[in-house]
Amino acid sequence: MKRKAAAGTIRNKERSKEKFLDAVGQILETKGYSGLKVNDIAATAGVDKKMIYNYFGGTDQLIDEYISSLDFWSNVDGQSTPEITDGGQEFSKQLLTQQFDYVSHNKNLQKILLWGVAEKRNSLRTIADNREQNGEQLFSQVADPYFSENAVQYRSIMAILISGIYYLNMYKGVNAETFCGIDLTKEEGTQQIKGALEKIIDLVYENQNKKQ
Amino acid sequence: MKRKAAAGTIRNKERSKEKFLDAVGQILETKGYSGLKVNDIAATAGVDKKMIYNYFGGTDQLIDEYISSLDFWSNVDGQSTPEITDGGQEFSKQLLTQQFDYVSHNKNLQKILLWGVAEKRNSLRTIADNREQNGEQLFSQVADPYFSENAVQYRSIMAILISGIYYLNMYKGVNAETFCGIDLTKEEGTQQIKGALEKIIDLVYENQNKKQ
DNA sequence: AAAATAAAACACTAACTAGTGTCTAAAACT
DNA sequence: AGTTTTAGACACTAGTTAGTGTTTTATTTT
Repeated sequence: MKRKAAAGTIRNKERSKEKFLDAVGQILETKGYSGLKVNDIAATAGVDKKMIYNYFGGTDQLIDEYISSLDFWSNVDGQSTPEITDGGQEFSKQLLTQQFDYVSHNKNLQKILLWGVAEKRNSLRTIADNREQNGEQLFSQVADPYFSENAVQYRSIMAILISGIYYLNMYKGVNAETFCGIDLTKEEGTQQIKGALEKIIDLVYENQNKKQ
Repeated sequence: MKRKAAAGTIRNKERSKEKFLDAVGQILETKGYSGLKVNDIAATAGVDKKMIYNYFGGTDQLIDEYISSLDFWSNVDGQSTPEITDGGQEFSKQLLTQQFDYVSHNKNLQKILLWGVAEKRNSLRTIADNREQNGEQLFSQVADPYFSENAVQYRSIMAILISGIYYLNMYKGVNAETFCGIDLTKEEGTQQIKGALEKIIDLVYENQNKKQ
């Protein structure tokens, strides 16, 4: 006979699992991925570490479950695209500036991005794959048709710009504040970066328009 | 009475110090900064770890001395700039593509760049400061005068492009091969990225030329 | 050649790490 | 109400880590 899981006010499996997942997020945000030790996670959650092994099988599985629960790229989907008549020019600019703000304000995402270039891990690969899949929608549906034989060039340019957004946000405030003389910790600096992103897109589309 | 340091074929302080510094570089390249443990460094060097404390004062000082010994940015100086008549257009393109190749082939630099966004450390800050100083020469001497009121925009664009170069090279081969559909592990992909960098510079200069 | 000095080997401690076995008591079932 | 099950507390082991004290011995000095 199957038995319900304990859900009392003192002993509650689901609540404890949540506590562990929350603890992972909290430690990740404050100490980064290298701070994710079993003992610390258990202490932060306020639940015995034994439960990590019982519920998840181990620290790695807990961490993977945490990572899988994140959904960073769903906000960047090609479906929420209204009428596009400019080949995606405005959409591209919005995507980049929104990505900048999003990464800039999401410390957790910054840590995950860092983790993603620091360590091999299946769940991190999945995150990268999801980003690629979401992006592919945008490229194949909007940009590729417009840029036709220059489609790969547009993709390359977007790769550089998005990578730049990632790096600049990981970079700021760790061992420096400025990059190429731009103070990334100041509102003025971030505005200039966002302006530059938009400028590059404008130039790229202008250049493409001329050819048509 | 002062005494010469031991310089025999078996006991040799300077040679051992070199061995330690070499070991740090070797471990950094293969395992990254998180692999820099005293015991491993000593084992790799083939010298007792006690000597790390005797010679350098500790692991941190050894690592700092290693980092300080690096000179990544000397290859990018504004002095080696010949006659510039195009406002630095060709120079900018060369700088970016050369930086791409340099970072791409220098695994050690990639690890240092990663380290620089992962941990606060004085010697890493010095590296960042040096890069900023070297870049400042280029900007103030070549680009700022040419771009005049758009000087900050040029700097912002360069910040994004260089950051993009850094990130893409840290990114490739860890948890993914492609970014925006560009395969960064293939020669074709890197050529496309370099081409895109040059294209952006061309567009930026073209745009500036029109205004003058 | 003998004495002095410093390079380096070896052994040890203490702190922290991941993971597990045992026991208790709260919650669910009969 | 009594029994069963399992959430959770506690204690323990084993491995890894940084750092140090002691001893040996190669090299330099006298």
